[in-house]
Amino acid sequence: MRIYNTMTRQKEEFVPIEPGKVKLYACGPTVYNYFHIGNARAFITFDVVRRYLEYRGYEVTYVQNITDIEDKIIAQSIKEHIPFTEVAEKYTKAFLDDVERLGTKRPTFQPKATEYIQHMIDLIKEQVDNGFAYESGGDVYFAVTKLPQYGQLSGKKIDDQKAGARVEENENKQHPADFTLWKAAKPGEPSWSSPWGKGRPGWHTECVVMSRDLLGVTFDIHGGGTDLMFPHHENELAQALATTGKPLANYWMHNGFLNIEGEKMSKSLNNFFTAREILDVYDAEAIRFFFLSKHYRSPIDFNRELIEESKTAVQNFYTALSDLNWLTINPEQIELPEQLNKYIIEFNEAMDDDFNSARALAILFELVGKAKNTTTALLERQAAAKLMVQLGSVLGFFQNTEAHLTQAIDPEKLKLIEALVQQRNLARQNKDWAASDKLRDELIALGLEVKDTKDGTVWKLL
RNA sequence: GGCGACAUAGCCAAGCGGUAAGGCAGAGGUCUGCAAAAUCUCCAUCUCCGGUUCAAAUCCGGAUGUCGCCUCCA
Repeated sequence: MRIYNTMTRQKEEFVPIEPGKVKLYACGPTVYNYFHIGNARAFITFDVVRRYLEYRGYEVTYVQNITDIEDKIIAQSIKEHIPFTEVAEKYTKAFLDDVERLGTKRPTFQPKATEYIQHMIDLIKEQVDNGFAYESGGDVYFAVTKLPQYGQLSGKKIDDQKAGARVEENENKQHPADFTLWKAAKPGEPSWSSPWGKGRPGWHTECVVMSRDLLGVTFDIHGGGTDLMFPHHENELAQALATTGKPLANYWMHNGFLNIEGEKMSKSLNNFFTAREILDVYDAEAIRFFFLSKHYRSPIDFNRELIEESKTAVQNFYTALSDLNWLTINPEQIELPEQLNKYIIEFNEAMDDDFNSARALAILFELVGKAKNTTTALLERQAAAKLMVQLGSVLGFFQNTEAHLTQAIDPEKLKLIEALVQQRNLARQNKDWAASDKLRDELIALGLEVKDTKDGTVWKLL
């Protein structure tokens, strides 16, 4: 299995620290608002990474942090006139709800920043003691110039930054690129006691202490959105190096950004969509398909037509299952013939190559074709469907097949439909095609698909 | 100013030196009373210009274009 490692800018053979086990950390949300469709991409990306590693037989420990104390949360608490803890609770719950609707598997651990305050203070203290951090005006900063490797991950040199980039002006800092480890509390702000007075930890410290606590000093994979590479991940790495001298993680994975109709998503452009808004309109698997149809590292452009296309594409899976009356079958009794092995091999090859989900989806469609092919034996079709479900599940599809295949239809409508079908059958028997066609139009107007097969008329909701 | 990514059919998208996967949309044949579904068939030489090579979408150089990061951000 090969993974593109941001640290080395190339695909590398994946070798876990401990054979058979993978320790994975991916940055979770700051719970100050509902998360947006771009966040959803990151969650789905690492959900698939995790699922695939498990499918490949690894025991995966997956940690996703929840940042429940941060400047934006404080700002939101002022805006909503409620304590910051209520803001955090409200949006943590929303996060967990939405992420479940997206169909992501619950991480092994979802630690909260506020549960790790003491750990963070300890880590900051360690850095001060080691001479990598300094206290200034109640704040504590990390001195980037003390760490020669600083910039290693993002490929940035401290001195290059000064030329054109805007760097926050702060008299307390020794160097403009120094970042905050501990922030002194202003009156009224939530705070914790520390050797440097009352304040709160900076964001970059929490991932270091949580990962160390739950995964160990160096773990296997650290993931997140590409924008987190700098400064967030760079600053995490710096703190790990400053305290242990060892790298934080062996592989760094970064998912690409999502744009909205070619433009960066932002509130000012009024093209900002929360995941729950999208989930209210589109099926979670259509959204998943949309993301997985492109490689996770590429930028992706979100627009309605593409989601519609994805929706149609996913329907193919379920049409195949529906045609086979999948819910009446016990898949365990279907044996996979050897001819299907090549699809498994191709699927694994695709996913082994830095999680090439777009290629993996193509294999699913080859299986759809086999499952739908009415010119072949039923058992062959069922076997293809079984494999499609198996491999699709690795990508997070088919989590709720029953709901997708069961048509919720209200009894009144059902009666009407059945009556119309009955009338139409009569008309067809009498070869009254005009009446038959008219009745079919009525059925189609009800949102149905109508097929006349050898065994009679079949209909289903679209 | 620094760093980086990308450019493949109407749209989305794989491909990473050996002659263009897949999805959506579209066209035609079979089947059907007609449809639908199914099935068969068709639909690109890879932004441009040079170079390396027996061979390039794939490597190198250049041009053009698009996008991202350097500031909170998935």
